[in-house]
Amino acid sequence: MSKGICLASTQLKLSDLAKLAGVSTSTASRALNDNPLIKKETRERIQALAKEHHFSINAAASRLRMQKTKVIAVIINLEAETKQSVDDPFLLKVVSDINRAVNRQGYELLLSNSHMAGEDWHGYFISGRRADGVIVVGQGKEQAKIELAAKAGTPIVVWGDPKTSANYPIVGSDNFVGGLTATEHLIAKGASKLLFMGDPAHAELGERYRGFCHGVEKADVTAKLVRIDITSEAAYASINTLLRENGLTFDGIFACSDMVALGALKALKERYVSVPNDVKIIGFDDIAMAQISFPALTTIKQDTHAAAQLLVEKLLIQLSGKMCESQEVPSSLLIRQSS
Amino acid sequence: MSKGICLASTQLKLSDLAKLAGVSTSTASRALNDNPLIKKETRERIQALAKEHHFSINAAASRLRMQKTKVIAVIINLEAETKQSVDDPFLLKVVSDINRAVNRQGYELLLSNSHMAGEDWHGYFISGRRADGVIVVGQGKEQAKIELAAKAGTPIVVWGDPKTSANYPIVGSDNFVGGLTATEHLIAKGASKLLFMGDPAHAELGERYRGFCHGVEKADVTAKLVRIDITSEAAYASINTLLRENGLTFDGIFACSDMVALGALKALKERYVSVPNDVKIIGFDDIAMAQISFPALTTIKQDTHAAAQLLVEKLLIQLSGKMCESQEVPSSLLIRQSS
DNA sequence: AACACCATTGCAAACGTTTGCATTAAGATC
DNA sequence: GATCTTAATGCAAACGTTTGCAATGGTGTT
Repeated sequence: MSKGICLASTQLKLSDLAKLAGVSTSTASRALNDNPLIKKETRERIQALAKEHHFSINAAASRLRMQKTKVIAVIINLEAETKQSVDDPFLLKVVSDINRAVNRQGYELLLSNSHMAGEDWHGYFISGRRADGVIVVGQGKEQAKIELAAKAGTPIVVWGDPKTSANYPIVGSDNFVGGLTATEHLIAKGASKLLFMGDPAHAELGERYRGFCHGVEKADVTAKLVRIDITSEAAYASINTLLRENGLTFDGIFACSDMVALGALKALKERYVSVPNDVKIIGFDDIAMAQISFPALTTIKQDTHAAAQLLVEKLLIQLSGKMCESQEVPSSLLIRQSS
Repeated sequence: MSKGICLASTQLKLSDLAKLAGVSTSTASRALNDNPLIKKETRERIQALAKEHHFSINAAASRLRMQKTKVIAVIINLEAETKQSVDDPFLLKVVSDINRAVNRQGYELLLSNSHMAGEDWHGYFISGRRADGVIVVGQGKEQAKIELAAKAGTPIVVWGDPKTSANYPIVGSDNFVGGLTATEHLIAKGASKLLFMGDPAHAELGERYRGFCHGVEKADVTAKLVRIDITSEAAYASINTLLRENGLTFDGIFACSDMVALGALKALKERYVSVPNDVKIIGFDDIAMAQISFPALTTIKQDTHAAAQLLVEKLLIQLSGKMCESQEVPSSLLIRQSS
């Protein structure tokens, strides 16, 4: 037999690298971590050697020793009752922004969902040393699980309605103000028979509805709540029914999300109701589609970028042992053609 | 000072649990892993005890010992040149489907992007024991990095164009067939002056364009390539320019993605070009928005669900040491109102 | 009664880091 | 020249699992 060529040579470990450099393992370790205890030139020599040999530290071993993972878990928390899915463009945008913010802080992102993580989030993620902290996207109805995790000492932050009182910090838009602004805008544009489409039982939407009601009260307009699941399909179906059964009894729609708005918009256009002439419509979120729809959708933009940054910062604060509080991030009115 | 109450008692470890159960650590370990070496009733007793005390195994230690992580890394591979962002609804849908498929196999999902992972994917993920394998979403132009990782022995699978020959398996839609089908559909509907919107330099889109050309050749129609970045903004701008400068010189558009199609659609509607009467338009992907647009967008649906399943399966095959090959997943024509 | 066998459990090593402490060498101070 | 200080490095323990092997006790066979 000829001598086999060792293609994928056995994994280099720190002690091997140290041997190569002619130093002890501890020196190598410190050198790679840029510990000033080690002479600068030694450090650089070892770092160069590591690059050359494509060495990388074994994260499992490091985590075991350090008792921390440098990982943040993100849980997409969907409620079982709603048809809102993980595919919801807005949720995914939030996740994507969180991903960036997490990386910027030198952490990695473990993507999870309420199904995979099971009941005991603290046990699974924290005790299980899979992550140092948890970000929950979507307050949902599962607040019991969140509360439990927080009580068990999980560093945790939630995207949701900041007004909700809880034993964990919540970051989210100023939904009340957003709802009010949207309503005032519709009214300013001349709408006087308003519809709110969405489900106020959901915390964030409840606040938007409160803002809506407040705006309605201040003006001389009528208002109606169309309680639907927050999907475009539900909105489409519901507007269709409304038009078929009652005719056009409204001239302004505040949709609780852009997806809902777009579903409604489609139904209106199919029935030749002119937007914005006959009906003005405003959404919430500012997803990518909002500006591509025709007419382009007026909406309340949620600043997910800033929010993601905030979520991560607050989590890091907790990781350093300190407490922190819920916080609202300002939303803004984006006027386009639909109003 | 009163005696403080120990709220979060120090982390329970396996040996503690074993002591509680009156067995050795090894027995406890085997019991939790349902090892039949251990008597059934002992196993159940220990498992119950673990539940009761909210015990969970330390993943870091386990990974160190086992030399495997039960984690799959997903890299969103965006090209620097394009403005296509991580927010692209289609990419996110793919990730979301992969997430589900990964979980179904009992793995966790580490979300990453080409920036965070750096140059040396093998070093970072595999040698670094952060993941057992890698799924790359988006073939991109960064094929060098992928190839390098594969060569280094990284278990890896790529979402992209399966026709590309590579040293790693690629899963993706039958883009040629999809492109051909789309084109034939446009022609069947009476279009005879066709536009292809997209950038054929991108592997997947190149195949779609080849399908397009093939369809065009077989029929008596004219065709033009509109080479644009694959964003709705670019499509919108490009159709606007086209109409302004040349007038309506086409009656059928094959957009390389739904986002592109929707951008084009908006420009057409703004200039009162009737869809589908004056211009028929078909997209690719079938993102959520396709059915909500007005008119609803005819498109080639990519079966991301099946593809995700396949990606994960192929990765697991590699993890078990076997080789596997690229594979196409069938796409399907979804006829809606835009054609 | 001696032996082999099986079912069940325990012992101890190993996985690859990081870090408190000890050690060394060299220069500074008296 | 003896002692102290400082800079640089090495030793060895610990992090919490998993698993090959040894050990135990009981049952069945000859």
